[in-house]
Amino acid sequence: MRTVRLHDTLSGRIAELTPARGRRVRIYACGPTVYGRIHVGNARPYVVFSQLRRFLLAEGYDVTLVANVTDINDKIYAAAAAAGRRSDELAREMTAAYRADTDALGLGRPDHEPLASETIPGIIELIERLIAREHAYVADGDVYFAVRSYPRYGELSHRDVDQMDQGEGTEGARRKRDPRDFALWKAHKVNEDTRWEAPWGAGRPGWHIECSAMAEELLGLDFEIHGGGSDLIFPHHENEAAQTRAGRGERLTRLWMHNGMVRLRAEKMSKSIGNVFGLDETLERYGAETLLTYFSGAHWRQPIDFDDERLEAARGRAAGIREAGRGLVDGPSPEWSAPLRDRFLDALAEDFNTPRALAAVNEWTRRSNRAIASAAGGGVGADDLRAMLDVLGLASLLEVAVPEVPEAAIALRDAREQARRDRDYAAADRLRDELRTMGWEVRDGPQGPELRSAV
RNA sequence: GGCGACGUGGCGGAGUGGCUACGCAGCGGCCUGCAAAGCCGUCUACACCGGUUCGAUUCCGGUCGUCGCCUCCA
Repeated sequence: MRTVRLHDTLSGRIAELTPARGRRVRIYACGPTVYGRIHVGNARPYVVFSQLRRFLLAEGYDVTLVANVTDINDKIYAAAAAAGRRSDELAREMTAAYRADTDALGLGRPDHEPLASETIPGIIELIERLIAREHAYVADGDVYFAVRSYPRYGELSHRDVDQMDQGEGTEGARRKRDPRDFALWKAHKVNEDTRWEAPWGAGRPGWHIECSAMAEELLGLDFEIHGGGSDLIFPHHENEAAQTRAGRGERLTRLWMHNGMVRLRAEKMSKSIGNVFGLDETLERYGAETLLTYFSGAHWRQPIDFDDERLEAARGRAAGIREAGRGLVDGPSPEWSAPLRDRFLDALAEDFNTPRALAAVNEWTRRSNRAIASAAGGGVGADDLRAMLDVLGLASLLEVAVPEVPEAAIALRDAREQARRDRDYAAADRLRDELRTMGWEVRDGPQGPELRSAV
C-alpha cells in the first residue's frame, strides 16, 4: 500500500493522504444538477474520482465514494416549466439518463449516489443547528447563512470577504443582512411544483446545504477527500465548508481536490454558454476507451481541450494498446514488467498523475511488442498490463472480441492467397481492396493472412 | 480590479537544478511481393527580460499572453 499524495486546494500544496482510521478513505465528489443530459465536462470529475477510487482499491485502501445528484434546483424548475412537465418527473428522468450515460464509461458506480430530495430531514436538521448557533437567520421564510459570523469564510477559495463583490444579486438580496450571505432554504414560490415543510415555512433547500447534509449522513465529518470541478471552489465548496464547520464545529474534509475544466475552443464547456457535447453522443462517436484514454492523457488538475484532433490521437493510442494486447497470452508477466508496473502505480500515488502512468503502459507495450517480435521463448503474459489498465478502466482493451467473419470475406481471403501464390499481385491487391470495402483488413503474418475488422 | 492557474519540440502532454517522458503526426531504416501491424532511428523543445548558481526549461523578480473563479455551472 503506497503513501498517496494529492494536491489540496485549501493549502495549495501536494499533501499526503492521511486516513482518519486505518486504510479507510472516504470521498465525496459533487455530481451534476440534472436538468438535462450531462455533457463531457460533467464526465470529467466522474472519471477522475472513479479512477482514483479504483487506484486506491487496488492499493488496498478501503474506499467509499459518494457522488451526489442535485435534483432540486431553479434550473430544473425552469426546464420543467419550459417543457410543460413536472419538475420531479424531469429530475427523475434525467437522473436515470445520467446513470445510463456514466454507466457507459465502464468505470463502475460510486458506492452511494444520494439525492437532495431524499435528504430533506438531514438538511433541515443542519439548518436548525446553524440558526441555533446564530450562523443563520430566517427572513420571510428564507433562511440565510451569515457569512460575517464565520471568520474562516473565504479560506478555501483564498478570497478576502471584504474584497468580494456583492454576491448573488437576486430577489433575495433585500432580505439579506449582508449581500454575501447565501440561501440555506428558499421559501416556496407559486411557480414551483415541489415543496417541503420546515419549521420556518414550506420551501426547498438551497444548493450548497444539500452536500453538507448528504456528505455528513453518509461519510461523517472530517472525511478524507472532497472533490469536484474547479468551478465549484467558489461559492459552492466555500459555502459547504462554512456550513458544516459553523454548524458542527468540525471540518468537513481533510483534503480538497478540484479537477480542471473541459474546454471547447479554449473556452470552458458549459451549459450556460451552450458550447457543450453530450456525453452520450461523444461515447457513441468515440467509445469509452478513447474517451478514458483522452482524459487520462492529461493531468486531472489541468484544463483539457475537447476537439477531434485530440480525440483521434487518443483513439490511436488506445488502438496501439489493444494491438499489443492481441499478441499477449494469459498469465504472469515477464520479469521486466515489475518495474514498469511500479512506475505506473508510483505515478498515480504522486498526485494521481495519469499521463505518467499511461507513459508506463506505453513503455510496457513497446517492451512486449519487441519481445514478441524477437520470438524469444513462449508468449508474454498479460497479467501486469491488465492490472494497470484495469485501474484506469481500460482493461477492456485486452478483451479482443473475435468477430464473426462472413463466408464472402473468407472466400475473398482465400482467393487472394491463391493469387499471391500465383504471383498475380495485381489481382491480390484488387481482392484486398475489395475486402477493405467490405470492412475487412488483411494482415499477412507468419501464420498466414489474418482478417481484421477495419474499425 | 481581486484571487488562482498556465505558457514545453509540427500537434498534444508529463517532468526535472546537470541524466531518453510518453502519445499522435512526419521522415529514414528493418520486416513485407506491395501493404498493414510492429521494431529501430530521427525531427536536437522548454514565451520574453533580468537575477541566484559552477550550471536553470526547472528556483526568484519583472514583462507579455492565455484560461478559470469572483453570478447558476463538473
